[in-house]
Amino acid sequence: MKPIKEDRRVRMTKLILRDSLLELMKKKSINKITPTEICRQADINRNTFYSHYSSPYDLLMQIENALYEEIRQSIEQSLKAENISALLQEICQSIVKNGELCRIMFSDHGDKDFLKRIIYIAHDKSIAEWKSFTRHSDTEQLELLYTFTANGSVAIIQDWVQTGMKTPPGEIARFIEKASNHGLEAFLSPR
Amino acid sequence: MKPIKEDRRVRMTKLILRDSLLELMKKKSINKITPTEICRQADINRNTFYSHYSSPYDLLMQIENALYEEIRQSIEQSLKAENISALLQEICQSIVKNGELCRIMFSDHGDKDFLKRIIYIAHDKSIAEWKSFTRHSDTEQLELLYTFTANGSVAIIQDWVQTGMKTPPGEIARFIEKASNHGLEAFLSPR
DNA sequence: ATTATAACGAACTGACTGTTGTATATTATA
DNA sequence: TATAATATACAACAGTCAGTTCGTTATAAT
Repeated sequence: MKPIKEDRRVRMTKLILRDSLLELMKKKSINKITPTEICRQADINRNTFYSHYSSPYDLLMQIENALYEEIRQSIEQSLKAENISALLQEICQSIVKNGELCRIMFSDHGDKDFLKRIIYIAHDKSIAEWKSFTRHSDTEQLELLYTFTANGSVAIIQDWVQTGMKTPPGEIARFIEKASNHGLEAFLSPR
Repeated sequence: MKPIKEDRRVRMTKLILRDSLLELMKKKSINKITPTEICRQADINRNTFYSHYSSPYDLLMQIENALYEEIRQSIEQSLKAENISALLQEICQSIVKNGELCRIMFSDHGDKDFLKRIIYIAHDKSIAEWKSFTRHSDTEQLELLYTFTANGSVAIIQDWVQTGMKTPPGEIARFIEKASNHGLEAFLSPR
């Protein structure tokens, strides 16, 4: 994909630009951040920015893709294990590992669809697993149910990250599973 | 609140600006739409725009607030009925009534938090109803569960609107209820 | 030490912003 | 219908930013 190794200066420049964008994203959303602003923050010539990225959004995408790839790889074994529960937990653990970055990415100024992209890694496996449970496999309805649970899960994780990831990842994963599988019912009066 | 009646010219100007913004929102998001662009579309002087709105976002907020108010009022009676199920259905029906507008507002270029705002009308009532079902009322957990179901519901409705609102509102409301109360379990093999 | 190239600095065009001042048109109403 | 109020149009302003170009300087790779 990439050339064997980038020039040391290039690596440094990209690193600074990356950090500068993330710093700015603590205060405002990507669509309010200008190239000029990033370069001011980074103390780097605007020209140099354009020689590496076409826009702030382009820079953000490269940051997101790198994080996505990292998370995807760290859950690869769980994907093979065919175990949704383990997969969910692995995702949460990966998020903890990249805590600082995730806190920015999942904040109000972050990309709201990025986390959804991660959760959707589990899509095919979930649908398949669900289908194995039932005979009347109404695919359309299961897809709709996946939309429901995926978006619910995203919201839970987002809330969890934004409030400092206090509860352990395993607990969050278990909560999501309960809510997905049994809904309100799972949280009613003691049996 | 408002003066008794606005000048006829003002009413017309605002209407045109509103329609022009919505027209543009079919193609791009609010943060990419400039005042200049709206005025070009509306064939109205930029000056005039600024005498009514401070920004495209300001205009959008006024559109949203009006829609929000309309929906809120039409479900007011359901709120009194203390019936979450009826409330959900009423929300879906209101959306159908404002179909064209909602299709824009809930699209990819729309405001992703607006629908969430509507769903959250049901927040207090839901939590209260849930609490009445259980003795061990762990409020924090119920709040988390509400986050889960609310965001799942928003996604379902969004999907429903974007795909042309083919299924009747009652059916959508019922699906959401099933998913919220029983999760996957509700859709498994026939009993 | 030499060569390649990354980063810088300055300058340019074009677009849009938010504001001001003035002229023109339309409305409300007496 | 004449008059006063005011909404809109038109024109011009300084300021910011976007991308791009070109020549210079600095730094890395070999």
